[in-house]
Amino acid sequence: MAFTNNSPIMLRTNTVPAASSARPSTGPARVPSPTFYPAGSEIYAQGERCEGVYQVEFGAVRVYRLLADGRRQISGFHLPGEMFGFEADDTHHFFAEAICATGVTTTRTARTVEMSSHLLPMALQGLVRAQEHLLVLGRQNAVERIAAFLTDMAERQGGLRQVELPMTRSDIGDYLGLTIETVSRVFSKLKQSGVIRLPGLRSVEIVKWQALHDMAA
Amino acid sequence: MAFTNNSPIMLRTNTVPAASSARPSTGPARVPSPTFYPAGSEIYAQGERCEGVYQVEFGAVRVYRLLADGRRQISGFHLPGEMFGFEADDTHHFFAEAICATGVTTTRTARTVEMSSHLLPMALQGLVRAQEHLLVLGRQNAVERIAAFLTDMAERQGGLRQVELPMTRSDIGDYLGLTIETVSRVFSKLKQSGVIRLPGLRSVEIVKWQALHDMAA
DNA sequence: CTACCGCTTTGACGCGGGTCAAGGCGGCGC
DNA sequence: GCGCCGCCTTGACCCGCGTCAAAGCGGTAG
Repeated sequence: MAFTNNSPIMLRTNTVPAASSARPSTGPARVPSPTFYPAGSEIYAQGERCEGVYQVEFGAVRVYRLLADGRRQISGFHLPGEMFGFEADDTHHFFAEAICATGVTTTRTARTVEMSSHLLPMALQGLVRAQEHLLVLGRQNAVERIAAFLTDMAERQGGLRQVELPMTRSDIGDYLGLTIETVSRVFSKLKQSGVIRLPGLRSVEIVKWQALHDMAA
Repeated sequence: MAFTNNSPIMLRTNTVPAASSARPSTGPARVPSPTFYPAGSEIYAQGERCEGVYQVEFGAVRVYRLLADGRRQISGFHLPGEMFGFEADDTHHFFAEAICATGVTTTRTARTVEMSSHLLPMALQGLVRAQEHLLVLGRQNAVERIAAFLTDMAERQGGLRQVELPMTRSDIGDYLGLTIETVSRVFSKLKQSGVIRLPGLRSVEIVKWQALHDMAA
């Protein structure tokens, strides 16, 4: 367990992990290796060897898969405090990128029994989250998808009316199975119906919480 | 651990678990409680207390969620040997039903550390499966979805050309985010283009494996 | 054998959201 | 301050899939 700051291997195009701040570990008395990733940089790629699991310190991460023709599906966004990078075997099946300037700590998963008991609850939560997202992608229309997305983001940011969205419209579209134009149109519709306000491009104020929640169906 | 055959609680409309064959445990030296569920009967319901995890002995299971207006999303089918019923807390977030006559063994998950190490790999596999299904629902068209479904079912049945589908067209539609009519039309199209044959309603023969695999993109 | 019933197939039509195209706008570098 | 460039918005059009409707078909009960 003498690994301190094992920089990501197999760097690709825009991967530029920089020096990390060497501050003390958070939570359990393990030795995290905090690494800084600039906006748009790759944290890991599909096919790479999986070295452990990750936790977001600050910033935001998108995890996604690509089809051969470039279609992209973002399986999840990860905000500070959340973990990502779980895999069934020792290979990454997805890509992970920093959405904005992001700090990430890596925990090597030596497959010990005790480690499992820590990881299982996180993995199960991720499983339930993914399965609930299946309902959104399989059976909800554009307005319901956006409403569910905004509700979810708001709750994960402490339930405030003001929600900061680190990701672009394109990211949101690729998460919800919509095009960028449809995302934009739904935002506009919600705005002009008074359900939300858009103080900035990456900022949403939820005016009618109940209405939004009801739309999410 | 003196529970032998704890029959499912909170029976609903068509739930009729019958007597189970009291045959010896399979696999690990735990004490499974094999239970028989007739076609269409409920194994558990959303909101019920979660007692453990389940393994299919024979038959097939569908796990799904419902929206208030009746729209249904099947998050997964489970075939013999596969486990299901993982939850993040002690409450079921989904419904599970036997598709056909099905035998299920229940394993109570006392939250021991050693149990975690057995469960984690299964949970992780389920997570990766769900995330891959997100790509299908979010970004693939009807033909690609059906092709991916048939490929997956074939591989899970040992990679044979002949695939038995225990579920109805309606189930397939609710799994793939399509209507029953679209499912039927795509089956017909694949049949008349010579990619598959349909020896029976619930039986598919894959004639051009490579073509089908390529369609799944 | 026959009749019924639920599942499936097939066709006609409409609509939600994708595609294509043309600006608007805001942030950053110079 | 100014201009550029990438992201966002908005409009017009179109198409894949959903909706609605009407037969087929197969399996089961009697």
